[in-house]
Amino acid sequence: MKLDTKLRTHTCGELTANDIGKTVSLCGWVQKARKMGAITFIDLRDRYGITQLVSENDPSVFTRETVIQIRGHVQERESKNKNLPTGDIEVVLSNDINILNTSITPPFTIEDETDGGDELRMKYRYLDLRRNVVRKNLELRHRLAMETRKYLDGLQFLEVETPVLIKSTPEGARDFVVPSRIHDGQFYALPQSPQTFKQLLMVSGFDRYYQIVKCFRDEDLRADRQPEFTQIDCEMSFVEQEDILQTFEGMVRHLFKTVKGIDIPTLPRMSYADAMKYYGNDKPDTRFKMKFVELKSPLEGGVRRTGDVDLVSGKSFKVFDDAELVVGICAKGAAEYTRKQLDELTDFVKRPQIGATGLIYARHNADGTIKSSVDKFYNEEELKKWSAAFSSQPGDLMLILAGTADKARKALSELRLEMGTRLGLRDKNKFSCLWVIDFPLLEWNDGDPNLLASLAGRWHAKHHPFTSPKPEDIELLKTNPGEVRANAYDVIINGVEIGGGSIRIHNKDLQAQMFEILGFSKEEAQNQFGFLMNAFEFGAPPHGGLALGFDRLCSMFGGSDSIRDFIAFPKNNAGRDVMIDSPSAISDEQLNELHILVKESKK
RNA sequence: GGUCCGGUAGUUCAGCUGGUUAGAAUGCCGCCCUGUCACGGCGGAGGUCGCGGGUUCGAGUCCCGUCCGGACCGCCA
Repeated sequence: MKLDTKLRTHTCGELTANDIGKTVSLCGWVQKARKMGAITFIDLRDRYGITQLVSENDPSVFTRETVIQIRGHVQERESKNKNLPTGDIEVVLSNDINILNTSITPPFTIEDETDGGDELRMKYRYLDLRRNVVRKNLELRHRLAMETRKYLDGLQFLEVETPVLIKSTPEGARDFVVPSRIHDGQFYALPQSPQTFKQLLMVSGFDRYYQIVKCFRDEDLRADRQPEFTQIDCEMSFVEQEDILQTFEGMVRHLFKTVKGIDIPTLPRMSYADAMKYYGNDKPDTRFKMKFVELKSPLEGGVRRTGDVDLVSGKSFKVFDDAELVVGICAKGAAEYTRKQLDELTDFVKRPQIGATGLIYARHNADGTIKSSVDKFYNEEELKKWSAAFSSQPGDLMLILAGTADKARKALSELRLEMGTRLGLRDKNKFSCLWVIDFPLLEWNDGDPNLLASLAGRWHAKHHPFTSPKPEDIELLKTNPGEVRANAYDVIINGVEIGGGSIRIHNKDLQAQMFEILGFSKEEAQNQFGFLMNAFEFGAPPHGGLALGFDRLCSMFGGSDSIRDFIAFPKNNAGRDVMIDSPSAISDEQLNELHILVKESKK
């Protein structure tokens, strides 16, 4: 690291005992000045570190965040600071102090443990970025991008840029749109992903493509969702699902190895069906087990299949008798939970966001007896059967929910994560990765009254409309579309969906059939995706790929739940940039040019 | 579209069932201090309690509305 310039000979993180006696020039920001009578110690900070300066000059120029350039000689410190890489030395200032710029008092302290709240730090993001913590997050992001490029470049992937001003399509998330000035009444859309373009690149013979690329979705935000976000977008030709899984688990392992220094095992694979049955969720957090145990399995078409159980019906407990599914988890060592803690858990599952009507528990006491909240209905012998199903040990707590299969699984999934957190099983420094595979191709939108009538009662693509069905399931497309499995897969790390992809359809007729099932008329399909289907007629190779959420990957590697601290200039909860104050109104002149009429009340 | 939490000094927060002049820490300013590095000591300035309305003898505190921030549900192929 040599940054010799006219203004500085060294950075503030560079000087050590080896440099004692040298005359140096440094540039940086005044972190803090400590006046001790006639002498003053100044911490000078830049991106690389902090170097202590000693001065006998007037200390009043060294106010916080002033930018200075100094000249001085390096000497050994009388009292060393072991917490600082440069702690063995200090720079004695001559009279060459050049004030490059002054600073008013910053609104919060530029320190690791800042006194600034989120809102303020966002408004003054450029100051927040001076802090080590945030800067390190962006350095981590850089490392991940570099290692991604190295890995993919080593496998002959080409990085190709695709356009940002494209065309709006109805499937999927809402599009951000950009009005066209030249074409009155017409709009570009920003890409939700470069999906169709990367498929066209495959038709062009590019074979192995990737791009670290901005994508845009006009949906509500979360801690892990921004309206503009970055994907590692990849596509390969002449591959089957197995090739993609191996290529990209190789990439995930490469990133863990080179960036975190962690060897992770090859990624285990779990079917979507198993993920739902045992974790109630298509993105299970597998850092801990606590798998679902069914006490009463749902009937399939009124039939009980092999392996299904019912340990609860016929004992006059109406909640269980009426339930489609009775399912629970066994929390190791939680039998000592107090009434208050159990009430908290009950309140947790009854929150409107989760929506369970109640929580049944059974304690496996240290003395081997089992005590449940439904002892009125179930005797010791029956509870022993439950215990056997859960493989519970003395000291464990069984938590049981009942209801329709979908709701009970969803609620128990939330409860499982909550118990994982409470029992300390979700260590941010441990990583558990897996593939979830064999997703269903289609989902039935069963006419939710909150949705528009025109959308009700339709199939829609679980992944996206270009996803290929498994060849052995293609016949089912005509008879039982809901049973068709896709050649689609997700990468899950610690319960977070880091990425996903699929083998694509490359046959025009199959693609046309998909659009038909999804409710597109021939004309609509041709209008919106004709370019793709036309391309498929010119020798489209079999292809597939995936995209990884780069921001989420960064926050996962950084041990944070929020992606905002891994984006230099993120948007807030409501999609606003509070620093530049966007979105904002535009002038009537601009609106006129764009042929846009804004409601008077909104101006 | 909905649910929950928050908004008090530059900043982070405390402020009880409504009751005298709204506090602390930190930051800022001044003075003292030659080995500090979370420096220390003494002193000082700093508040429309987000905004609007209501209840009350009296509102930072209770009620209604609204704005802002955060988390979540819906949504995110």
